[in-house]
Amino acid sequence: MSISQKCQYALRATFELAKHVGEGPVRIADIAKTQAIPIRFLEVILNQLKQGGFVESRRGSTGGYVLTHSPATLTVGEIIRFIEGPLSPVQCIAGSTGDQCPLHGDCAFLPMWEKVKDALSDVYDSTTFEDLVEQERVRRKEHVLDYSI
Amino acid sequence: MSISQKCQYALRATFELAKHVGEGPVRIADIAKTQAIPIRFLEVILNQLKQGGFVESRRGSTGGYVLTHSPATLTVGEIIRFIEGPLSPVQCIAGSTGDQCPLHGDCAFLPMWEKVKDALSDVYDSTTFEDLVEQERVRRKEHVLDYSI
DNA sequence: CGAATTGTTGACTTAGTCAATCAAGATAGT
DNA sequence: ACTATCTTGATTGACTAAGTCAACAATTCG
Repeated sequence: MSISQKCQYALRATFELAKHVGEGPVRIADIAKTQAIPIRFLEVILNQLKQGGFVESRRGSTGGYVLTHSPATLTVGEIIRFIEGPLSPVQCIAGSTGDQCPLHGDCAFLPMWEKVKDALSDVYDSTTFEDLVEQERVRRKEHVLDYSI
Repeated sequence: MSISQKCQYALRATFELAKHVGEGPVRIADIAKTQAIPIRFLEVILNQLKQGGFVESRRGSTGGYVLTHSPATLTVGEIIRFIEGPLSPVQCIAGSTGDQCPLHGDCAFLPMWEKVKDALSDVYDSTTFEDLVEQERVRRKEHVLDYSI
């Protein structure tokens, strides 16, 4: 039901990189500050994202992190699945792990869990980081207008 | 994202009571056996469900637990919310807890979390225990047919 | 009544995960 | 060479979930 803090950090970090796509590497410290993420923890997370091929790093004084995918095709679902595993609300559905469930697939709730999983996929896999960046841009614009009135 | 083991037990226990509605109290031991729930833990859970007014208990040699609501109106969502709290995927949305989020509501992901929450509600609040009992009945019938062929 | 059966209660234990931190090292730019 | 940056693995502390236990109270039925 809930997304771990780590995963939320990973999403926010990816989002921050998406915002600066095409502008060269973004420093860990900058991401940490803008997105309010503990810097040490962010190091761990970015490293994990690198293992997964979502980001690349450049060392040295002009170093930092860069998104490897286009924000237009990268979805929230991909990041969540990478950090958290399958989107299933319960273990039984997660993988074909041979049902360690003592009810042997004779569980009345299975169809419902499937429906939930599909509903989650619908939302997460249809949200790209480009969408998010665009949405924020619109919101900021409205904000400015609010102040100027 | 995931439903706790405890909550799954609570759902299965409620489901078991729904199956035997109108037949008098069901013993803890029977629920535990049929639904493969550790009996000591089930005691804790049933007690909690009783505090919430979902079940009633009767002591003595013919004692056991009875559902207080009609399975036709009792939804999975009610049980989940009672055991787990709000259906939000993240804390920020859970309650109006004054946003301890350091981004002060300026988070690009908020609309998505809302969508997820709504999607979850859609599924969980539209599934009644009568539905589940009925579905199982249908499935068992098919099973019998399978064997007789 | 009284013995057996059942639920009641709250404290307790255990195990595992999450979040975060630290420090020493490697690399690239200037 | 120097400095800013990323790299890596080990480690910690806190917290929560899951499960357990034992003494107790109420009810039923012979």
